[in-house]
Amino acid sequence: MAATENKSEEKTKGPDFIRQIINEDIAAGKNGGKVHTRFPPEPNGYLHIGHGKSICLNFGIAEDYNGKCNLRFDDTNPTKEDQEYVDSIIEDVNWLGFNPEIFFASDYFDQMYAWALELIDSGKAYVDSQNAEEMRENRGTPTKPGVDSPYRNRSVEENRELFEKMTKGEMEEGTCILRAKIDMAHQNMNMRDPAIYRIRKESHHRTGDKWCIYPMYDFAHGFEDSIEGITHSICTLEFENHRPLYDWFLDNVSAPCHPQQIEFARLNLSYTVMSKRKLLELVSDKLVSGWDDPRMPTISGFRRRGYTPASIRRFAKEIGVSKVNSLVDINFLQFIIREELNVSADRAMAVLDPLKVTITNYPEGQMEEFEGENNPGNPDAGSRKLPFGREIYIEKDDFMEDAPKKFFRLAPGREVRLKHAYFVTCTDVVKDENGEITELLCTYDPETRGGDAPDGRKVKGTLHWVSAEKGVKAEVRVYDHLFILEDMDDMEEGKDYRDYLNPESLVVKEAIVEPSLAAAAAGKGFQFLRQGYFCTDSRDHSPEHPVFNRTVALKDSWAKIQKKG
RNA sequence: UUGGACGUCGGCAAGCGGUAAGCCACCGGGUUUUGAUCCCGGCAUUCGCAGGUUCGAAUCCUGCCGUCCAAGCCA
Repeated sequence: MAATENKSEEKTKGPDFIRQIINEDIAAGKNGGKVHTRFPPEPNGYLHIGHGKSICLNFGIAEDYNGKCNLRFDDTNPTKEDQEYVDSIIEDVNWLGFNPEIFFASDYFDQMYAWALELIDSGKAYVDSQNAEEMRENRGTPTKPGVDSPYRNRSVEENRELFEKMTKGEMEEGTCILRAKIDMAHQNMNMRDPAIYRIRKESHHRTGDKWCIYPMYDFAHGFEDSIEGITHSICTLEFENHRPLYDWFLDNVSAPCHPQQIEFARLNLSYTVMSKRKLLELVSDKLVSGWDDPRMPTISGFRRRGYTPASIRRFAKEIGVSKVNSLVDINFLQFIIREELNVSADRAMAVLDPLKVTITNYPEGQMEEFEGENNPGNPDAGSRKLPFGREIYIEKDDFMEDAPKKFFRLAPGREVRLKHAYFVTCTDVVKDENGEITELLCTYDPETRGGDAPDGRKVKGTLHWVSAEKGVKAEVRVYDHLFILEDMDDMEEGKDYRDYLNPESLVVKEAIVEPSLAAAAAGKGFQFLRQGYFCTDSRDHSPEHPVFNRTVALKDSWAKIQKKG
């Protein structure tokens, strides 16, 4: 369960407000000093990075306090849930580095049913025969009190009889519902006789057709926590208004214990959406390739994008926990993975937009090999062979015909270094009939073999390159943000979030990569980290499909430099 | 004329009555066979606003202002 292999996960902050509450509880001797949390997703979608935050929080607390954290599926609504989702959730939680004991709310249906009966018997629950519209009308509004249902004062006997009929499937969906009898005029709308059990004649992914009534979240959740002996039930801010209800149910039934609900702000990330509804739409409308599309903010999407479990964990830790609604810059997440990959990823060269270069004074037919270190910061990473010949490819953006002084790369008459190889000077530019540059002619200096000039002369730029003869063609996918809008709350009136999809979120390129990448290019894919964003996706993170760090900055950097002046 | 929660740098976020941590971003300078990395330096006289209490307030009090949540038989 430990998730501490990343050295950068050291503590930099004091205890967050949740840990402060827990510290006080422990000091006060609450729960016998025990700490027990839980992560309770509904299996109606894949986990996203927001869940990741919650997972790291809950499991992190359990670790810190030598307690436990359960993974519990809150499967109380069969209409939206599916086994595929429970499988993916377990996979993602495990991938993040946690191997918890697994529980299902549906395993508690018998107990919850018994508690519902308890409420009926004590006159605190009744079967309402109003339909949904009537209930809504009679609930009132935040500023107007509700009106008691005409069925509110049915006898215990009648309620038991009706509830039994509901249970046996003798009532139709929507015709009646079990409600808690609290206060229809309560300022908190959640306390206006909330629904407890509704009829759903649908097969449940785990209990099958055993039940045709299912408990509502507010009724079920505290009981699930109580049954598992949870001490601190951590959830998101939108449940704040539900806490009185959470407490009410536990107080009015013979529950084993009364956990404390604590709310924190959910995660919002710039340039993406986090709602399960929208993510599901993107998937079912085929706007992305699936829940694990590398552009998705899902755990599985980030996995394919090349993020590591440690990077997600560190991100969760760095952003902290508070009750402030916030929007975290996705750049922050990218910074974290860049920092990690910078030390761990092997370097490689690839040309995404090739421009042919012929070295005119290099003997035709001759090939030689250079040794390229895999990671400049880590000698143990070893090296690989780089074939070099008369014809090579460089990046189109690494050449400029009318280059300003500040442009340090190749231009007519200018000399640059080919990384690990030689100094070359551009002598001619070959163009086609449309004036498009098709090829560069250069000369090389044999004295600079390996990349250093014996006479001590310096060059401003170092270019990456790939041998034209030995280079390997590879399809490279360049990913960018899914949406062009930084903050989805800034959507214009009348627009849909889909109107802001980024048409360039995926660009496929026919690239040329160095031979050492041949296996990866021919196989399931490989990956580049290019100054902050990623190219290509890897289906998995096995050694056969390593993550590579791109060798040099491309046009973004130049554009950036220009912008700065 | 509802109830609840929240407002500290461009973005996260410490701080809990003793005189504004840290990280990202950004801006300078140095090193560099990735314009990357790395290294040095800068970056809130001020904590939504206005009063009050106090020797002393981001921290306590009062009043405003702003944002979010709440009218599912979703979670």
